Amino acid sequence: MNIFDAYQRRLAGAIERLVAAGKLPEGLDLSRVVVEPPRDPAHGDLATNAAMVLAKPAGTNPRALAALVAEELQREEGVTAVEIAGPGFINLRLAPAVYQDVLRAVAGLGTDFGRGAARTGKPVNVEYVSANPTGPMHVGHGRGAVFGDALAGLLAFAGHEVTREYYINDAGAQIEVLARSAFLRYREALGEDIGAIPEGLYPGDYLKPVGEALKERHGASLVDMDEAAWLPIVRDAAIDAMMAMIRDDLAALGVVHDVFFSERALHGKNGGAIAETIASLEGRGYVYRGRVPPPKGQLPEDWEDREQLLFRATDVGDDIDRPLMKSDGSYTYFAADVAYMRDKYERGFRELIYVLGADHGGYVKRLQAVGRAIGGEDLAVIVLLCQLVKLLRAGEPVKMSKRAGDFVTLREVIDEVGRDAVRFMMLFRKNDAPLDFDLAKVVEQSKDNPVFYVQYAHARCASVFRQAAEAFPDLDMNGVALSRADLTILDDAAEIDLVRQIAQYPRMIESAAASHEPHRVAFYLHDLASAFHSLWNRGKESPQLRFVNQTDRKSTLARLALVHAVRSILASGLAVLGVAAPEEMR
RNA sequence: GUCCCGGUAGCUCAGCAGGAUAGAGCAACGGUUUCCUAAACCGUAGGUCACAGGUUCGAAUCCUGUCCGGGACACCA
Repeated sequence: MNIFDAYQRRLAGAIERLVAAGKLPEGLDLSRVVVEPPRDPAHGDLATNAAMVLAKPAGTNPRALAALVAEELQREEGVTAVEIAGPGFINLRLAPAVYQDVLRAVAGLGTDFGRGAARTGKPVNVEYVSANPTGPMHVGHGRGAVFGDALAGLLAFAGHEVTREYYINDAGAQIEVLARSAFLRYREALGEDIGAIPEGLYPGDYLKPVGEALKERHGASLVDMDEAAWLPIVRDAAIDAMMAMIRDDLAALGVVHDVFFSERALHGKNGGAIAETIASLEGRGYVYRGRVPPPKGQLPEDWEDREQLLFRATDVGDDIDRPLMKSDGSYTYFAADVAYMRDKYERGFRELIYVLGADHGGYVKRLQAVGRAIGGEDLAVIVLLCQLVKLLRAGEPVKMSKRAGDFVTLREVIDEVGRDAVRFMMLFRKNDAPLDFDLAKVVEQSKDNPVFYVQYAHARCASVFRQAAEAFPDLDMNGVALSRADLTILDDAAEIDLVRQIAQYPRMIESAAASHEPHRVAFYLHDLASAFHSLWNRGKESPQLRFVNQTDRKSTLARLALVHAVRSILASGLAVLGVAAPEEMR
């Protein structure tokens, strides 16, 4: 139940009637007409720009058109007043019954209030995290993980069919480096003194258990083999161990994926899916042999100008054509990416969302170019970048030396402050703005800590219900009973304001999903919590506004309907973000 | 050199597909308060939305250019 949509439809109906009556021309484009909450509550409950947008095509002026439309809207159910204001806004005031209906709808639907109708036919693929399986994840990965996960949850709640996917970069040179690093740890496990880890290998301790496990399984038998023989064994063991660690960390964050897709699976025999994809693109003129211009700025020392296999990316919006094959004859990472995207397309996805770190900004154009080559206008490729996370403790930067694997891992942060704090704080900022994450602040039980503030509002709602149960042991407080309460009692300005915010939840969900911005959910919840806490505080000064009133069963039930609605929406929004909604916070 | 992201109150940030007088929290100032389990609360003040053009009924929002900060820029992943 979205009152903004409902009145938008009524508005469209009113305009149709005016067209039918010959007062407006046919064929008006209503796509820019919106019905929205006015910024200033003094302007009423709903505002529309219809008269200003349609005046020119209708061959009249905004105020005159507004008068026509206003006359029609006046007759609509639930409308108590229509005002024309400013340059031609039409402001509507709604009867209290409209908002009472909203509360009844929430009482009936609970946490399903605001859920979008299922959209069929355009499944969405959200790829996120995709951290290389060469070591533990850091806090930056965590941001992408939480953002992608919450975005997927938001899209699903808004009605989209969503698949959450992780691309495992288990091919290429870095994986061989991983294997050699693990092999060194294996020799170490066998008792050999390996000394310092050589430059270019992964030095972290996290590979020691892999070495131990290899010893357990293979004894000393790998030592005498050629590298060509041991490398696949060690590599597979190392990748499995790294992925197990990553999955474990993701689980600790509450991040889930439906599909883990292996890059190596794309290579296969005779080039596998990659070769097929290149052949397919070649057939359509997207592949040729040629040269790329040297990079601008600093020219790399080992730059070689050579003819190579290229994807004609410039035909589809990219700045330069992109190499598909390396000088050693193997495929580039980019070639695998192309094959992977084609795979997604063939699995039926028509919207592909990539959540990447800001350092991958250079990938946006080429991914979109690939999308056009593969799916044309039929395929939407949306790349969302997450900016850096700066880790602080009480305002001071946490020291992290880049070398020697001496950085704070994501897991350490989760273990210190908890999953909810990590998730909520990372969502309490636009994804494309840098984020300061303060380890001290996020565990504070204070108003300054949004995680606590919002969760506490939910716990406080639950507390009100416990109070009510104590005051009225025989009172039926389920959704049905609440929806039958006499809601006309809720006439205080603060109460009405709270209901107004509740009524905006479905609209907020829809626009947050459409713009791929889960942070809007977090900010909305913070605002709702603020309004609720504020009303709760009013009860101190004005006891008649308290939710639970020992001497007035009727008003208690009405207020419980309001509290129940706040609680449902907090629970719903927090669930979308993957943050717990605690019953109490002792 | 090219591209991407950012620039909004002293600080940290919102600003809802272009809407009416640009908001919140912190800090500052003034007042109130010891509580339906809790974070104290209310109010006041604070702005050339980096800058200059443009688009239109209307721009923080869209377009172009400039300045400042961050990032990316053959083959690597």
